[in-house]
Amino acid sequence: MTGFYGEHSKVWLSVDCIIFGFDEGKLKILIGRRQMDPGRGEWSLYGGFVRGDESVDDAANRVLFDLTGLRNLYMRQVGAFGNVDRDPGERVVSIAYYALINVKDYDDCLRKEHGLEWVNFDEVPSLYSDHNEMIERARKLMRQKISSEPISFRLLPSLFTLTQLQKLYEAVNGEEVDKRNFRKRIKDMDFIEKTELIDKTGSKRGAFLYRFNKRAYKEDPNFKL
Amino acid sequence: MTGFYGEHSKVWLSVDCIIFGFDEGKLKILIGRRQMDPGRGEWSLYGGFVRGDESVDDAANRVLFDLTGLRNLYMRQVGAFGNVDRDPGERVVSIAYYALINVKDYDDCLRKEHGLEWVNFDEVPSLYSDHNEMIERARKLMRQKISSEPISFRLLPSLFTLTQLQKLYEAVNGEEVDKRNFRKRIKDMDFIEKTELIDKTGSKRGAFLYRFNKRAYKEDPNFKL
DNA sequence: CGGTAAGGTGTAGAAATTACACTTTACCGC
DNA sequence: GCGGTAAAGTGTAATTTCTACACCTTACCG
Repeated sequence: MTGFYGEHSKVWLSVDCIIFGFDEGKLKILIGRRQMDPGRGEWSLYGGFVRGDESVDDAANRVLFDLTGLRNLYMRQVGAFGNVDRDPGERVVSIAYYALINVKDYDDCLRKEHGLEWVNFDEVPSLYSDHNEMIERARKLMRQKISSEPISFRLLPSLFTLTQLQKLYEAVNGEEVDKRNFRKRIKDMDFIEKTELIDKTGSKRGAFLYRFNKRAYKEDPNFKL
Repeated sequence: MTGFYGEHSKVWLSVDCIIFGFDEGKLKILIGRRQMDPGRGEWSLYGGFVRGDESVDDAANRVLFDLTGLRNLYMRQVGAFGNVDRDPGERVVSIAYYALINVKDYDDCLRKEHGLEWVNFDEVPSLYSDHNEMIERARKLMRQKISSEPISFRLLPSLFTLTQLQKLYEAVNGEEVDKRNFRKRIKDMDFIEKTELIDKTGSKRGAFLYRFNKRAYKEDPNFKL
Protein backbone atom coordinates (compact mmCIF):
# COMPACT_ATOMS: atom_id res chain seq x y z
CA MET A 1 0.00 0.00 0.00
CA THR A 2 2.91 2.31 0.59
CA GLY A 3 5.43 2.57 -2.20
CA PHE A 4 5.42 4.33 -5.48
CA TYR A 5 5.85 3.63 -9.11
CA GLY A 6 9.44 4.56 -9.77
CA GLU A 7 11.96 3.52 -12.33
CA HIS A 8 14.48 2.53 -9.71
CA SER A 9 12.42 -0.44 -8.64
CA LYS A 10 12.06 -2.04 -12.05
CA VAL A 11 13.72 -5.38 -12.67
CA TRP A 12 14.07 -7.91 -15.43
CA LEU A 13 11.87 -10.92 -14.89
CA SER A 14 12.67 -14.34 -16.20
CA VAL A 15 11.23 -17.81 -15.87
CA ASP A 16 13.30 -20.94 -15.39
CA CYS A 17 11.95 -24.40 -16.03
CA ILE A 18 12.71 -27.56 -14.16
CA ILE A 19 11.58 -30.25 -16.55
CA PHE A 20 11.18 -33.64 -14.97
CA GLY A 21 11.25 -36.85 -16.93
CA PHE A 22 11.36 -40.51 -15.99
CA ASP A 23 13.38 -43.03 -17.93
CA GLU A 24 15.17 -46.28 -17.24
CA GLY A 25 13.91 -46.23 -13.69
CA LYS A 26 15.43 -42.86 -12.91
CA LEU A 27 14.05 -39.41 -12.33
CA LYS A 28 15.70 -36.99 -14.73
CA ILE A 29 15.77 -33.32 -15.52
CA LEU A 30 16.69 -31.39 -18.62
CA ILE A 31 19.69 -29.11 -18.45
CA GLY A 32 21.98 -27.52 -20.99
CA ARG A 33 25.02 -25.38 -21.41
CA ARG A 34 24.19 -21.73 -21.04
CA GLN A 35 24.58 -19.97 -24.37
CA MET A 36 24.76 -16.39 -23.22
CA ASP A 37 26.83 -14.24 -20.97
CA PRO A 38 27.16 -14.07 -18.08
CA GLY A 39 27.85 -17.69 -17.26
CA ARG A 40 28.23 -18.86 -20.85
CA GLY A 41 29.07 -22.55 -20.94
CA GLU A 42 27.86 -23.38 -17.42
CA TRP A 43 25.23 -26.04 -16.87
CA SER A 44 21.88 -24.35 -16.50
CA LEU A 45 18.13 -24.71 -16.53
CA TYR A 46 16.27 -23.61 -19.60
CA GLY A 47 14.60 -20.24 -19.23
CA GLY A 48 13.53 -17.05 -20.88
CA PHE A 49 12.43 -13.53 -20.19
CA VAL A 50 8.89 -12.49 -19.39
CA ARG A 51 7.51 -10.23 -22.08
CA GLY A 52 5.48 -7.13 -21.47
CA ASP A 53 2.31 -8.56 -22.96
CA GLU A 54 2.17 -11.95 -21.23
CA SER A 55 1.55 -13.15 -17.72
CA VAL A 56 4.35 -14.91 -15.90
CA ASP A 57 2.48 -18.21 -16.27
CA ASP A 58 2.12 -17.55 -19.98
CA ALA A 59 5.82 -16.90 -20.25
CA ALA A 60 6.54 -20.24 -18.64
CA ASN A 61 4.14 -21.96 -21.01
CA ARG A 62 5.68 -20.25 -23.97
CA VAL A 63 9.18 -21.23 -22.95
CA LEU A 64 8.06 -24.80 -22.37
CA PHE A 65 6.35 -24.98 -25.74
CA ASP A 66 9.34 -23.44 -27.45
CA LEU A 67 11.47 -26.11 -25.88
CA THR A 68 9.33 -29.20 -26.25
CA GLY A 69 6.75 -28.47 -28.91
CA LEU A 70 4.18 -29.74 -26.39
CA ARG A 71 1.10 -27.99 -25.05
CA ASN A 72 -0.83 -28.59 -21.86
CA LEU A 73 2.06 -29.90 -19.91
CA TYR A 74 1.55 -30.22 -16.21
CA MET A 75 3.29 -27.19 -14.78
CA ARG A 76 3.42 -25.57 -11.37
CA GLN A 77 5.17 -22.55 -9.98
CA VAL A 78 8.04 -23.22 -7.63
CA GLY A 79 8.51 -19.63 -6.52
CA ALA A 80 10.39 -16.43 -7.02
CA PHE A 81 14.15 -16.26 -6.69
CA GLY A 82 15.18 -12.72 -6.02
CA ASN A 83 18.62 -12.30 -4.52
CA VAL A 84 20.20 -9.09 -5.70
CA ASP A 85 23.29 -10.72 -7.15
CA ARG A 86 21.80 -13.97 -8.35
CA ASP A 87 22.57 -12.92 -11.91
CA PRO A 88 26.15 -11.73 -12.17
CA GLY A 89 25.31 -9.25 -14.92
CA GLU A 90 22.15 -7.35 -14.27
CA ARG A 91 19.46 -7.65 -11.67
CA VAL A 92 17.14 -10.38 -12.82
CA VAL A 93 14.45 -11.91 -10.66
CA SER A 94 13.40 -15.34 -11.80
CA ILE A 95 10.22 -17.30 -11.28
CA ALA A 96 10.89 -21.03 -11.33
CA TYR A 97 8.38 -23.56 -12.65
CA TYR A 98 8.51 -27.28 -12.78
CA ALA A 99 6.91 -29.34 -15.50
CA LEU A 100 6.37 -33.04 -16.05
CA ILE A 101 6.79 -34.66 -19.41
CA ASN A 102 6.77 -38.14 -20.78
CA VAL A 103 10.28 -38.52 -22.12
CA LYS A 104 8.96 -40.45 -25.12
CA ASP A 105 6.77 -37.51 -26.16
CA TYR A 106 9.79 -35.30 -26.44
CA ASP A 107 11.30 -35.18 -29.87
CA ASP A 108 14.96 -35.98 -29.46
CA CYS A 109 15.99 -33.78 -32.38
CA LEU A 110 14.37 -30.82 -30.72
CA ARG A 111 16.24 -31.65 -27.56
CA LYS A 112 19.53 -31.70 -29.41
CA GLU A 113 18.72 -28.49 -31.25
CA HIS A 114 18.43 -26.80 -27.90
CA GLY A 115 21.58 -28.47 -26.70
CA LEU A 116 19.88 -30.10 -23.75
CA GLU A 117 20.61 -33.30 -21.91
CA TRP A 118 18.59 -35.55 -19.66
CA VAL A 119 20.55 -36.04 -16.48
CA ASN A 120 19.70 -38.17 -13.47
CA PHE A 121 18.25 -35.98 -10.79
CA ASP A 122 20.71 -37.18 -8.18
CA GLU A 123 23.69 -36.67 -10.45
CA VAL A 124 22.97 -33.09 -11.39
CA PRO A 125 26.19 -31.08 -11.61
CA SER A 126 26.69 -27.64 -10.17
CA LEU A 127 24.44 -25.29 -12.08
CA TYR A 128 24.51 -21.64 -12.98
CA SER A 129 23.55 -19.17 -10.26
CA ASP A 130 20.84 -20.43 -7.90
CA HIS A 131 19.52 -23.13 -10.22
CA ASN A 132 20.50 -25.94 -7.87
CA GLU A 133 18.36 -24.34 -5.21
CA MET A 134 15.50 -24.12 -7.67
CA ILE A 135 15.62 -27.77 -8.54
CA GLU A 136 15.74 -28.78 -4.90
CA ARG A 137 12.65 -26.79 -4.12
CA ALA A 138 10.97 -28.09 -7.25
CA ARG A 139 11.65 -31.65 -6.22
CA LYS A 140 10.21 -31.10 -2.77
CA LEU A 141 7.04 -29.65 -4.19
CA MET A 142 6.72 -32.32 -6.84
CA ARG A 143 7.24 -35.04 -4.30
CA GLN A 144 4.42 -33.68 -2.17
CA LYS A 145 2.07 -33.39 -5.09
CA ILE A 146 2.80 -36.75 -6.60
CA SER A 147 1.61 -38.58 -3.52
CA SER A 148 -1.68 -36.75 -3.27
CA GLU A 149 -2.62 -36.04 -6.88
CA PRO A 150 -2.54 -38.23 -9.95
CA ILE A 151 0.23 -36.40 -11.76
CA SER A 152 2.60 -39.35 -11.98
CA PHE A 153 0.89 -40.36 -15.22
CA ARG A 154 2.29 -37.25 -16.83
CA LEU A 155 5.72 -38.81 -16.53
CA LEU A 156 4.69 -42.12 -18.09
CA PRO A 157 3.30 -43.25 -21.43
CA SER A 158 -0.49 -43.37 -21.47
CA LEU A 159 -0.20 -47.15 -21.10
CA PHE A 160 2.15 -48.30 -18.40
CA THR A 161 2.85 -51.31 -16.25
CA LEU A 162 2.49 -51.37 -12.49
CA THR A 163 6.18 -52.01 -12.18
CA GLN A 164 6.91 -48.82 -14.11
CA LEU A 165 4.57 -46.87 -11.88
CA GLN A 166 6.13 -48.34 -8.77
CA LYS A 167 9.66 -47.60 -9.92
CA LEU A 168 8.59 -44.04 -10.59
CA TYR A 169 7.40 -43.62 -7.02
CA GLU A 170 10.52 -45.22 -5.70
CA ALA A 171 12.66 -42.85 -7.76
CA VAL A 172 10.77 -39.77 -6.66
CA ASN A 173 10.63 -40.70 -2.99
CA GLY A 174 14.07 -42.22 -2.86
CA GLU A 175 12.96 -45.38 -1.11
CA GLU A 176 11.78 -48.78 -2.14
CA VAL A 177 8.28 -49.95 -1.46
CA ASP A 178 6.77 -53.38 -1.10
CA LYS A 179 5.32 -54.65 -4.34
CA ARG A 180 2.24 -56.24 -2.85
CA ASN A 181 1.37 -53.30 -0.68
CA PHE A 182 1.83 -50.96 -3.61
CA ARG A 183 -0.47 -52.99 -5.84
CA LYS A 184 -3.05 -53.22 -3.09
CA ARG A 185 -3.26 -49.44 -3.05
CA ILE A 186 -3.55 -49.35 -6.81
CA LYS A 187 -6.49 -51.74 -6.70
CA ASP A 188 -8.33 -49.34 -4.40
CA MET A 189 -8.24 -46.67 -7.07
CA ASP A 190 -10.74 -47.57 -9.75
CA PHE A 191 -9.52 -44.87 -12.07
CA ILE A 192 -6.29 -46.78 -12.60
CA GLU A 193 -7.64 -49.27 -15.11
CA LYS A 194 -6.18 -52.55 -16.17
CA THR A 195 -6.30 -53.08 -19.92
CA GLU A 196 -6.07 -56.36 -21.80
CA LEU A 197 -2.85 -55.20 -23.44
CA ILE A 198 0.46 -56.64 -22.49
CA ASP A 199 3.87 -55.12 -22.47
CA LYS A 200 6.63 -57.52 -23.42
CA THR A 201 9.53 -55.11 -23.43
CA GLY A 202 10.15 -55.20 -19.71
CA SER A 203 10.07 -58.94 -19.12
CA LYS A 204 9.89 -62.28 -20.83
CA ARG A 205 6.59 -63.09 -19.32
CA GLY A 206 4.94 -59.78 -20.14
CA ALA A 207 2.99 -57.45 -17.86
CA PHE A 208 -0.49 -56.02 -18.12
CA LEU A 209 -0.70 -52.41 -19.19
CA TYR A 210 -2.72 -49.96 -17.15
CA ARG A 211 -4.26 -46.63 -17.99
CA PHE A 212 -5.29 -43.58 -15.99
CA ASN A 213 -8.96 -42.74 -16.51
CA LYS A 214 -9.28 -39.01 -15.97
CA ARG A 215 -13.05 -39.04 -16.18
CA ALA A 216 -13.37 -41.74 -13.54
CA TYR A 217 -10.94 -39.86 -11.35
CA LYS A 218 -13.08 -36.75 -11.45
CA GLU A 219 -16.04 -38.69 -10.15
CA ASP A 220 -14.11 -40.09 -7.23
CA PRO A 221 -10.95 -38.09 -6.76
CA ASN A 222 -9.35 -40.11 -4.03
CA PHE A 223 -5.71 -40.47 -4.78
CA LYS A 224 -3.05 -41.55 -2.34
CA LEU A 225 0.26 -43.18 -3.03
CA MET B 1 19.10 -19.72 -21.63
CA THR B 2 17.60 -17.92 -24.60
CA GLY B 3 16.47 -14.36 -24.04
CA PHE B 4 18.21 -11.08 -23.79
CA TYR B 5 18.54 -8.16 -21.48
CA GLY B 6 16.11 -5.64 -22.94
CA GLU B 7 14.25 -2.75 -21.46
CA HIS B 8 10.93 -3.98 -22.75
CA SER B 9 10.92 -6.88 -20.32
CA LYS B 10 11.44 -4.86 -17.17
CA VAL B 11 8.64 -4.78 -14.63
CA TRP B 12 7.96 -3.29 -11.25
CA LEU B 13 8.20 -5.81 -8.49
CA SER B 14 6.29 -5.60 -5.28
CA VAL B 15 5.75 -7.77 -2.25
CA ASP B 16 2.41 -8.28 -0.56
CA CYS B 17 2.07 -9.63 2.94
CA ILE B 18 -0.59 -11.89 4.32
CA ILE B 19 -0.23 -11.46 8.05
CA PHE B 20 -1.95 -14.11 10.10
CA GLY B 21 -2.97 -13.63 13.67
CA PHE B 22 -5.06 -15.61 16.13
CA ASP B 23 -7.35 -13.97 18.62
CA GLU B 24 -10.59 -14.80 20.40
CA GLY B 25 -10.55 -18.25 18.87
CA LYS B 26 -10.44 -16.98 15.31
CA LEU B 27 -7.84 -16.88 12.59
CA LYS B 28 -7.37 -13.31 11.41
CA ILE B 29 -5.47 -11.36 8.84
CA LEU B 30 -4.45 -7.74 8.62
CA ILE B 31 -5.91 -5.64 5.84
CA GLY B 32 -6.32 -1.95 5.23
CA ARG B 33 -7.73 0.61 2.88
CA ARG B 34 -5.43 1.20 -0.03
CA GLN B 35 -3.96 4.67 0.18
CA MET B 36 -2.75 5.12 -3.37
CA ASP B 37 -4.07 5.02 -6.87
CA PRO B 38 -5.10 2.92 -8.58
CA GLY B 39 -7.64 1.32 -6.27
CA ARG B 40 -7.48 3.98 -3.57
CA GLY B 41 -9.90 3.14 -0.79
CA GLU B 42 -10.30 -0.54 -1.60
CA TRP B 43 -9.51 -3.19 0.98
CA SER B 44 -6.03 -4.49 0.37
CA LEU B 45 -3.08 -6.38 1.74
CA TYR B 46 -0.14 -4.42 2.97
CA GLY B 47 2.74 -4.33 0.51
CA GLY B 48 5.62 -2.38 -0.90
CA PHE B 49 8.00 -2.22 -3.79
CA VAL B 50 11.20 -4.17 -4.05
CA ARG B 51 14.19 -1.86 -4.07
CA GLY B 52 17.18 -2.19 -6.30
CA ASP B 53 19.55 -3.03 -3.49
CA GLU B 54 17.60 -5.68 -1.63
CA SER B 55 16.54 -9.23 -2.33
CA VAL B 56 12.86 -10.00 -2.63
CA ASP B 57 12.95 -11.75 0.74
CA ASP B 58 14.63 -8.71 2.24
CA ALA B 59 11.93 -6.49 0.82
CA ALA B 60 9.27 -8.64 2.46
CA ASN B 61 11.15 -8.49 5.76
CA ARG B 62 11.54 -4.74 5.49
CA VAL B 63 7.85 -4.25 4.77
CA LEU B 64 6.93 -6.52 7.67
CA PHE B 65 9.24 -4.69 10.03
CA ASP B 66 7.98 -1.33 8.86
CA LEU B 67 4.49 -2.52 9.59
CA THR B 68 4.92 -4.33 12.88
CA GLY B 69 8.18 -3.18 14.39
CA LEU B 70 8.99 -6.87 14.81
CA ARG B 71 12.01 -8.80 13.56
CA ASN B 72 12.43 -12.50 12.94
CA LEU B 73 8.83 -13.17 12.18
CA TYR B 74 8.03 -16.51 10.66
CA MET B 75 7.61 -15.75 6.97
CA ARG B 76 7.29 -17.88 3.86
CA GLN B 77 6.87 -17.08 0.23
CA VAL B 78 3.48 -17.84 -1.28
CA GLY B 79 4.49 -17.24 -4.87
CA ALA B 80 4.58 -14.81 -7.74
CA PHE B 81 1.43 -13.24 -9.10
CA GLY B 82 2.07 -12.05 -12.60
CA ASN B 83 -1.03 -11.46 -14.68
CA VAL B 84 -0.49 -8.62 -17.10
CA ASP B 85 -3.41 -6.54 -15.91
CA ARG B 86 -3.39 -7.43 -12.23
CA ASP B 87 -2.51 -3.84 -11.45
CA PRO B 88 -4.85 -1.50 -13.27
CA GLY B 89 -2.22 1.18 -13.61
CA GLU B 90 1.15 -0.19 -14.61
CA ARG B 91 2.51 -3.67 -14.96
CA VAL B 92 3.48 -4.81 -11.49
CA VAL B 93 4.37 -8.36 -10.62
CA SER B 94 3.94 -9.16 -6.97
CA ILE B 95 5.52 -11.77 -4.76
CA ALA B 96 3.22 -12.72 -1.93
CA TYR B 97 4.47 -13.75 1.50
CA TYR B 98 2.64 -14.90 4.55
CA ALA B 99 3.78 -14.20 8.08
CA LEU B 100 2.64 -15.32 11.50
CA ILE B 101 2.49 -13.00 14.43
CA ASN B 102 1.27 -13.13 17.96
CA VAL B 103 -1.43 -10.50 18.01
CA LYS B 104 -0.37 -9.41 21.47
CA ASP B 105 3.12 -8.58 20.25
CA TYR B 106 1.72 -6.12 17.77
CA ASP B 107 1.51 -2.58 19.05
CA ASP B 108 -2.02 -1.45 18.45
CA CYS B 109 -1.01 2.15 17.91
CA LEU B 110 1.25 1.08 15.08
CA ARG B 111 -1.61 -0.84 13.59
CA LYS B 112 -3.84 2.21 13.68
CA GLU B 113 -1.13 4.43 12.27
CA HIS B 114 -1.05 2.20 9.24
CA GLY B 115 -4.80 2.14 9.08
CA LEU B 116 -5.00 -1.63 9.34
CA GLU B 117 -7.65 -3.89 10.78
CA TRP B 118 -7.67 -7.45 11.99
CA VAL B 119 -10.47 -9.25 10.19
CA ASN B 120 -11.63 -12.83 10.60
CA PHE B 121 -10.18 -14.91 7.83
CA ASP B 122 -13.53 -16.26 6.78
CA GLU B 123 -15.11 -12.83 6.69
CA VAL B 124 -12.55 -11.16 4.48
CA PRO B 125 -14.22 -8.73 2.07
CA SER B 126 -13.43 -8.46 -1.60
CA LEU B 127 -9.88 -7.17 -1.88
CA TYR B 128 -7.95 -5.13 -4.39
CA SER B 129 -6.75 -6.89 -7.52
CA ASP B 130 -5.78 -10.53 -6.98
CA HIS B 131 -5.29 -10.24 -3.23
CA ASN B 132 -8.12 -12.67 -2.45
CA GLU B 133 -6.33 -15.27 -4.52
CA MET B 134 -3.14 -14.57 -2.62
CA ILE B 135 -4.74 -15.09 0.76
CA GLU B 136 -6.36 -18.33 -0.35
CA ARG B 137 -3.06 -19.73 -1.50
CA ALA B 138 -1.40 -18.47 1.64
CA ARG B 139 -3.92 -20.23 3.79
CA LYS B 140 -3.47 -23.51 1.96
CA LEU B 141 0.27 -23.36 2.42
CA MET B 142 0.02 -22.30 6.03
CA ARG B 143 -2.43 -25.07 6.77
CA GLN B 144 -0.06 -27.65 5.34
CA LYS B 145 2.89 -26.31 7.29
CA ILE B 146 1.12 -25.94 10.59
CA SER B 147 0.36 -29.64 10.78
CA SER B 148 3.89 -30.77 10.08
CA GLU B 149 6.04 -28.08 11.63
CA PRO B 150 5.85 -26.33 14.99
CA ILE B 151 4.92 -22.91 13.67
CA SER B 152 1.62 -22.62 15.52
CA PHE B 153 3.53 -21.21 18.49
CA ARG B 154 4.28 -18.14 16.43
CA LEU B 155 0.60 -17.29 16.60
CA LEU B 156 0.36 -17.70 20.36
CA PRO B 157 1.96 -16.09 23.40
CA SER B 158 5.06 -17.92 24.57
CA LEU B 159 2.95 -19.40 27.35
CA PHE B 160 -0.34 -20.86 26.24
CA THR B 161 -2.97 -23.31 27.36
CA LEU B 162 -3.78 -26.51 25.55
CA THR B 163 -7.26 -25.22 24.89
CA GLN B 164 -5.81 -22.20 23.12
CA LEU B 165 -3.60 -24.42 21.02
CA GLN B 166 -6.48 -26.68 20.16
CA LYS B 167 -8.74 -23.79 19.19
CA LEU B 168 -5.99 -22.52 16.94
CA TYR B 169 -5.83 -25.81 15.08
CA GLU B 170 -9.58 -25.92 14.84
CA ALA B 171 -9.63 -22.42 13.39
CA VAL B 172 -6.93 -23.12 10.84
CA ASN B 173 -8.31 -26.47 9.74
CA GLY B 174 -11.93 -25.45 9.93
CA GLU B 175 -13.02 -28.47 11.91
CA GLU B 176 -13.33 -29.41 15.53
CA VAL B 177 -11.16 -32.06 17.08
CA ASP B 178 -11.63 -34.29 20.08
CA LYS B 179 -10.07 -32.84 23.19
CA ARG B 180 -8.71 -36.11 24.54
CA ASN B 181 -7.23 -37.20 21.25
CA PHE B 182 -5.66 -33.80 20.76
CA ARG B 183 -4.04 -33.85 24.19
CA LYS B 184 -2.82 -37.38 23.64
CA ARG B 185 -0.88 -36.17 20.60
CA ILE B 186 0.54 -33.27 22.59
CA LYS B 187 1.81 -35.64 25.26
CA ASP B 188 3.80 -37.50 22.62
CA MET B 189 5.76 -34.36 21.85
CA ASP B 190 8.21 -33.76 24.66
CA PHE B 191 9.13 -30.34 23.35
CA ILE B 192 5.71 -29.04 24.30
CA GLU B 193 6.41 -28.55 27.98
CA LYS B 194 3.96 -28.15 30.79
CA THR B 195 4.92 -25.38 33.19
CA GLU B 196 3.75 -24.91 36.76
CA LEU B 197 2.09 -21.65 35.80
CA ILE B 198 -1.62 -21.34 35.57
CA ASP B 199 -3.76 -19.16 33.40
CA LYS B 200 -6.89 -17.94 35.10
CA THR B 201 -8.19 -15.68 32.38
CA GLY B 202 -9.85 -18.38 30.35
CA SER B 203 -11.70 -20.22 33.08
CA LYS B 204 -12.59 -20.14 36.73
CA ARG B 205 -10.66 -23.25 37.47
CA GLY B 206 -7.52 -22.17 35.66
CA ALA B 207 -5.47 -24.10 33.12
CA PHE B 208 -1.83 -25.07 33.05
CA LEU B 209 0.35 -23.04 30.74
CA TYR B 210 2.59 -24.80 28.26
CA ARG B 211 5.67 -23.70 26.41
CA PHE B 212 7.39 -24.71 23.20
CA ASN B 213 10.97 -25.76 23.79
CA LYS B 214 12.84 -25.05 20.58
CA ARG B 215 16.03 -26.70 21.75
CA ALA B 216 14.25 -29.93 22.65
CA TYR B 217 12.47 -29.85 19.32
CA LYS B 218 15.74 -29.70 17.46
CA GLU B 219 16.91 -32.85 19.17
CA ASP B 220 13.81 -34.75 18.24
CA PRO B 221 11.99 -32.89 15.50
CA ASN B 222 8.89 -35.02 15.28
CA PHE B 223 5.92 -32.80 14.94
CA LYS B 224 2.48 -33.87 13.84
CA LEU B 225 -0.86 -32.29 14.62
C1' DC C 1 -23.54 -23.21 49.14
C1' DG C 2 -25.50 -24.56 44.67
C1' DG C 3 -24.87 -23.46 39.82
C1' DT C 4 -21.86 -22.99 36.15
C1' DA C 5 -18.35 -23.34 32.83
C1' DA C 6 -13.97 -24.80 31.51
C1' DG C 7 -10.12 -28.22 32.78
C1' DG C 8 -8.67 -32.60 32.81
C1' DT C 9 -8.42 -37.78 32.09
C1' DG C 10 -8.53 -43.58 29.69
C1' DT C 11 -10.21 -47.38 27.07
C1' DA C 12 -11.93 -50.21 23.46
C1' DG C 13 -13.07 -50.89 18.58
C1' DA C 14 -12.00 -49.84 13.76
C1' DA C 15 -9.04 -48.80 10.19
C1' DA C 16 -4.75 -48.37 8.06
C1' DT C 17 -0.16 -49.86 7.58
C1' DT C 18 3.46 -53.02 7.50
C1' DA C 19 6.00 -57.25 7.00
C1' DC C 20 6.65 -61.20 4.57
C1' DA C 21 7.52 -65.76 0.38
C1' DC C 22 6.26 -68.47 -3.14
C1' DT C 23 4.22 -69.69 -7.79
C1' DT C 24 3.72 -68.46 -12.72
C1' DT C 25 5.19 -67.48 -17.17
C1' DA C 26 7.85 -67.04 -21.43
C1' DC C 27 12.09 -66.35 -23.36
C1' DC C 28 16.95 -67.71 -23.99
C1' DG C 29 20.85 -70.52 -24.60
C1' DC C 30 22.54 -74.92 -24.62
C1' DG D 1 13.34 -79.61 -25.76
C1' DC D 2 14.81 -78.56 -21.45
C1' DG D 3 16.75 -76.19 -17.52
C1' DG D 4 17.92 -71.52 -16.10
C1' DT D 5 16.45 -66.98 -15.48
C1' DA D 6 14.19 -62.79 -14.55
C1' DA D 7 10.16 -60.26 -13.90
C1' DA D 8 4.92 -60.77 -12.95
C1' DG D 9 1.63 -61.72 -9.99
C1' DT D 10 -0.80 -62.86 -5.58
C1' DG D 11 -2.94 -63.05 0.37
C1' DT D 12 -2.69 -63.07 5.29
C1' DA D 13 -1.53 -61.96 9.97
C1' DA D 14 0.52 -58.65 13.26
C1' DT D 15 1.17 -54.01 14.47
C1' DT D 16 0.22 -49.45 14.71
C1' DT D 17 -2.56 -45.57 14.29
C1' DC D 18 -6.83 -43.36 14.53
C1' DT D 19 -11.36 -42.66 16.26
C1' DA D 20 -15.23 -42.51 19.20
C1' DC D 21 -16.86 -41.67 23.47
C1' DA D 22 -18.46 -39.67 29.16
C1' DC D 23 -17.61 -38.35 33.53
C1' DC D 24 -15.32 -36.12 37.48
C1' DT D 25 -12.78 -31.86 39.14
C1' DT D 26 -12.12 -27.26 40.29
C1' DA D 27 -12.83 -22.41 41.51
C1' DC D 28 -15.48 -18.55 40.90
C1' DC D 29 -19.91 -16.20 41.17
C1' DG D 30 -24.27 -14.86 42.86
